[in-house]
Amino acid sequence: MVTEHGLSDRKMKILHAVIKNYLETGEPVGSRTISKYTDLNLSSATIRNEMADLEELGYILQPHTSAGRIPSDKGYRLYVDMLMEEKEQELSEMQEQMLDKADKMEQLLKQAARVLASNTNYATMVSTPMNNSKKIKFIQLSMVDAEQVIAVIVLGGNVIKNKIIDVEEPLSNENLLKLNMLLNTTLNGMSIEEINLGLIARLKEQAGIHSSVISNVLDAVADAIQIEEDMQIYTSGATNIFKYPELSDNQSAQEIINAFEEKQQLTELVTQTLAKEDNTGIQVYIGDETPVQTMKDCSVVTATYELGDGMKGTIGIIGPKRMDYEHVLKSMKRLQNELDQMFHKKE
Amino acid sequence: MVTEHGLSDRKMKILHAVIKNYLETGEPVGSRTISKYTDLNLSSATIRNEMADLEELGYILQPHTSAGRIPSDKGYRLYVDMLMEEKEQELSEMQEQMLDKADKMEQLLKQAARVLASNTNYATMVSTPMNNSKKIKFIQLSMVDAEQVIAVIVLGGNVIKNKIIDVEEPLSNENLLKLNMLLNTTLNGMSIEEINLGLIARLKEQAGIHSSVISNVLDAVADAIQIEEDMQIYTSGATNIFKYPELSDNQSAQEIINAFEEKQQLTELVTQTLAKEDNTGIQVYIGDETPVQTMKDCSVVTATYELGDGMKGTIGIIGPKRMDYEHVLKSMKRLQNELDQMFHKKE
DNA sequence: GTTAGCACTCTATAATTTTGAGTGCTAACA
DNA sequence: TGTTAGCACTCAAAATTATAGAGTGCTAAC
Repeated sequence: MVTEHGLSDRKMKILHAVIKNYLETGEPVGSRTISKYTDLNLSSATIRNEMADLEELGYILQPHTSAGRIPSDKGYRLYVDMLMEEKEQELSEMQEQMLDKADKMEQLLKQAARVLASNTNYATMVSTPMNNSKKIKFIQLSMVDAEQVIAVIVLGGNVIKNKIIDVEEPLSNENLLKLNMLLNTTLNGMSIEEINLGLIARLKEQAGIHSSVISNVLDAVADAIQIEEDMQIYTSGATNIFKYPELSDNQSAQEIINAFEEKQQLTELVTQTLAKEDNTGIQVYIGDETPVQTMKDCSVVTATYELGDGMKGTIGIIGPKRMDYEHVLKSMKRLQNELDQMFHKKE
Repeated sequence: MVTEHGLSDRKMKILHAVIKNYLETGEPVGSRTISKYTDLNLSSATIRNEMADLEELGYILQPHTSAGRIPSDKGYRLYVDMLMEEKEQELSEMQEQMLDKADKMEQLLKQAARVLASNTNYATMVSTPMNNSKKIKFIQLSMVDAEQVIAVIVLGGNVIKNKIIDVEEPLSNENLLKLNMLLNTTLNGMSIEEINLGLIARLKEQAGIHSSVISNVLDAVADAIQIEEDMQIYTSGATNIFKYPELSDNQSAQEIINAFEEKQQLTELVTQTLAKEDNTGIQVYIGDETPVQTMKDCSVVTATYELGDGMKGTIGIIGPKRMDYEHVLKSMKRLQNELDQMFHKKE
């Protein structure tokens, strides 16, 4: 009996046994262990033969002669693919604990990262939702005092941007009104890409008389809109890394923790993840497959969640390659679902 | 010759030598080293006698018999007090590098933390400025669309808060105008403490007719003002902790890193620091003196910087007890100065 | 008061041995 | 032909022992 992977049923079972056992213990697993652990009723000698084959095929490997076997990246990949294929789990309700203090999205996402971390014992990250094609919903300028104007810009998904603008001379109420009209009629419903320099120039022109002040204001508005680097990333449980000796030994642990602190690389991870679209929105990167080289000794599991308006955010779990994939994937799906629902409810 | 500390001049010099040497090497320092290192021209035997005295007085201690001496917390304290007394250094200009991308305060503070970390090789944190007595400068409600109102509240120091409020029925322009008038005339110039439930009740009363909608709005406004937990803390270089074996050995390193990630404890640190007012605004906590127990094996140096309006923020450096205090204090003073100036310029 | 000299202590490092899990191979067996 | 018991061999990790050396405290002499 041979599966689509070209592995006999028995080899498959043995591979599974090796992986499962290694996930639990983190130690290389030997033939005798398998012989007892499984219900195959095979002697250790037979297992040894099979394992030799599996090694030759590249699914497992020996850290050194006369040690047991550990799964290779290829072995993990086979295992994960298998898990992913399994029919959608029934999605139980996520811990209520998340809803406790979650009145603001920020709080909610922080909480999500924290819950996930304590739930899985791995390092986690959650990014705030982003959208390349945000639309402007509302713009308003108001005088705060004689020398300052505040610009309030509401984008689709109720993302709010503010900008304080210094002006030399106060704008009259009338001018302010005109300007607001102009901005709203021109820009409302536009996506950020659509607002180019040409359009801005035209706006300035139309703004007319006070264009010196006004162009200043417009620049500021354009500036406020442009600032697209406001994707926040919340992390939790980075120190969980230390729970896995194979990661905490060398200084790669430090690099990972550092990546979590500086967040630059996580941003990269999010971007890449959002780019690769697939049906479930869940992706597993094993070892070298990762988009972030710092994590080449880890496995990274990411999931995409959606708000309305095409806003998308990312959840990520970073852990050792011997991650409890089954549990992680289940948790991911749950959280993904929860977030989806929560945000859609709010729409 | 005896100083105010009750230590002979010679003992003082030896203590200094021990500390300096230990700061550099991190190894216990022996009598022979001191004998050569200093210009005292004393034999190691004499040094030994003096060191025995210093140990009895509690300024230095032996990790184990037949090891050299290391400074005790008390020893560090003496040393640091001495440094603090020194006349203000001439404050050279801080690296321009900080100003590069610093168009927003957030960016600037992040950058500050980063610069400080790379400059000192310790872990650093910078908190956004806070003020318990923020005053309301400007309030405005506007309709975003038929069902949503946005409240914009500008506080002293140009801190801006936004809140989106769902309403069942649109507010008429007239009502909106009335409401804005009411809010501004009543609340402008008030500090947050002054706005109590009584005042809010009175406001609602005055709001009159549409009080069902309006009270909803007012609640939201009150809510937005209340949210005072928006102090952000930016950290950098947490992994520098690993550079000091005495910290990275035990799991206390993990706790520290974790504190840096979760930030809860740092908030505590900031609060405590701001509470203790002193002339220079710089404080050094050695070992157990720290307000945050997690860092009891470290030294923590904090400085307060000021915006106008009584807004204050905190800079912190966390490192091993054998921190290069001289350099750190100098850097702190510089950065403190830079931030002070930068913000005051903006006022 | 200072110093040379010396015995003693104790850690850290290196060198060595022991242990045991695990393998590969061979020969026997069903 | 596939499975298994048996055995010699390997190698990392743990335990043990030996060695080196930095540093001290004390004493006696200067």
